[in-house]
Amino acid sequence: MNKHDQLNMIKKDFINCKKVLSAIGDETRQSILLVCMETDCQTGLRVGEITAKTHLSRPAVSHHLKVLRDAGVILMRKEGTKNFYYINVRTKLGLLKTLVSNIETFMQNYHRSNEI
Amino acid sequence: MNKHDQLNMIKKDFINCKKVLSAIGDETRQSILLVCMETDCQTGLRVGEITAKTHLSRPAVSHHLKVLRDAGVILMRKEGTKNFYYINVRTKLGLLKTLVSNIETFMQNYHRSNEI
DNA sequence: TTGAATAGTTTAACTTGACGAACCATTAGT
DNA sequence: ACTAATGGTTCGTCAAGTTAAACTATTCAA
Repeated sequence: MNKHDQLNMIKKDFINCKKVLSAIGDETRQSILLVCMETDCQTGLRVGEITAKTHLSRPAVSHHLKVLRDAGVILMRKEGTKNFYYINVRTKLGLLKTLVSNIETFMQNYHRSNEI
Repeated sequence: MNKHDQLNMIKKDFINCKKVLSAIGDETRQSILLVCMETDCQTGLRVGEITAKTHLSRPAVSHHLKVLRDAGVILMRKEGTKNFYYINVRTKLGLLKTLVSNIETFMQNYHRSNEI
């Protein structure tokens, strides 16, 4: 693959990652994710439970969950009126690794000079 | 390493990555990075050159370069009044891979159930 | 079918970040 | 010292994101 193609791939990676980057770049959403991980939430956590474990209001939690869901970082399961949120194991976070790897490869190929 | 330690590591990863995430999550800064990569900028690019290759004003470029620099994504070299910016090969981007890997490991250990 | 529980949506205030104009600081050359 | 070139900084403005209050929608149980 030539330089031009590599650059185009990185451009596409950036587009793919944009939502994930801004989703998990936010401190509030990071704490929501940590709450999900801390809890034995194989069954998922409800909005109310997350609200109780943070300093946030329910609408705020709802908003951030939507952002995380749009980014593919978490998934939701409905049960009656209850919505259970849980981390998506086959997560879009993997895209970040792809992006970084592609940048690293590009730099090794074309910008070795500043690898002092 | 136990669950608690793993979670603490991920918390630290989040803190380490915060700047990088918001730095490269921004579309404008992504395009600045791409300009740096497109150009054979082993010697680095000057602010004026980046301004010319984008739709941005010089102060805007200067601002974004500062953000990228604070995040450790790019480096600067001064030569007289000229400042040359170039991508940091030993970049902090690697931190992102660490973060994602640690999350993936954690999920595999403690949340296998939703790995359908 | 009514009431309670759960959670999403809308609205408006607030906060944060991005932008460009104007200004200031530093260096090189004369 | 003076001038030109380069680029960082400050400031006011505008746009985008975040928040909580109030409201709406859905489901379950009696």
